[in-house]
Amino acid sequence: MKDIRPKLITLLKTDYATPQIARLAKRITSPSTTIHYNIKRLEDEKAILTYKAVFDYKKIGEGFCSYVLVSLSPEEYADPEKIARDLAKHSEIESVDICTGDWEIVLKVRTKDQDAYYDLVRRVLSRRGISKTKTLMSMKQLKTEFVNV
Amino acid sequence: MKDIRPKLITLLKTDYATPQIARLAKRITSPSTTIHYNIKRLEDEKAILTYKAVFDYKKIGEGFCSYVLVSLSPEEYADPEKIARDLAKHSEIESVDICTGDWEIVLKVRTKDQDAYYDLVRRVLSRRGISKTKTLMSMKQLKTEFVNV
DNA sequence: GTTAATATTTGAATATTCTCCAAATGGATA
DNA sequence: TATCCATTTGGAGAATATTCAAATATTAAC
Repeated sequence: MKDIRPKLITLLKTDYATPQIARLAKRITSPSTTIHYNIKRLEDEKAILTYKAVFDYKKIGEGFCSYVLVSLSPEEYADPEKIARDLAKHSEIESVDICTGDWEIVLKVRTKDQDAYYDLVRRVLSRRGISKTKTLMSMKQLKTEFVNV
Repeated sequence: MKDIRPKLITLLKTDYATPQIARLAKRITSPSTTIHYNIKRLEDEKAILTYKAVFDYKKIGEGFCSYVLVSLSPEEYADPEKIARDLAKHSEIESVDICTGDWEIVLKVRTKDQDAYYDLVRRVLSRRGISKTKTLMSMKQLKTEFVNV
């Protein structure tokens, strides 16, 4: 008997959920077909990208969260997107933004613990093109993905 | 006829979605009752907090995204959580973390445009207890909430 | 303003999916 | 091996999503 929950968590992190049309219909007091029509519209015009679960990350072994400010070396200024796309591939990285100011890229990262974070920094963030990083370690999370926790 | 889509967006931002058990069952090739049992377990132990939609925020009038590093005045160091909880109440604020280092609180904020952001800073971030803020404006978002965009 | 074209709302019927239950299986312990 | 508890599974019923066609509302054209 093998535990399928890690697999479920992986899938639900970005997908495999769907809107509750009947519940929305009750909440807004419109016929569910109207809700259905309007949601399909949002999906068709790609205003809604996906439906997913939000986790208590401590309980799924991703309790260590930090923001990483990344500074690029001058030769990368022209195309920060290349490095940013590379970073976005990693499942531990929740968000990737290309920003203005002293730091060209801002990451939000979730790992099991500080060791796993250190490992990620070595594997992923110590590379040509990245000249400097600054880590802001989250000690307590009050809200994430618009959800109060 | 009044547009219900803003209301749908608000509700789907934090809730009103549900897992697709049948689709997960196909993907993992287990009976859907097994999937159901395991997901209920994750929900019961509150590893899963909610199911929600992820949006193309530009398309729902929240195209301006920035990270705000907040520095507290010394008298607030003892209890940053009070201010943080206050900040978390605002619907424009996607995440709130209490962090180590030079900046005690890190926010991720989404507004319609720079004007709306400026307005939020004035209304919410110009207050006793907050001594300084630094804004990192996102020019391009590559990944958010684990979803590549 | 009136008409025509298009978009949205809605109810009814069907298709699909979820959920409950009870039985079977698996794993752990003594 | 026997016992206990957790997990898996199939079947049945309940709930929900989806399709379709008709009605209504909105917009555009004249």
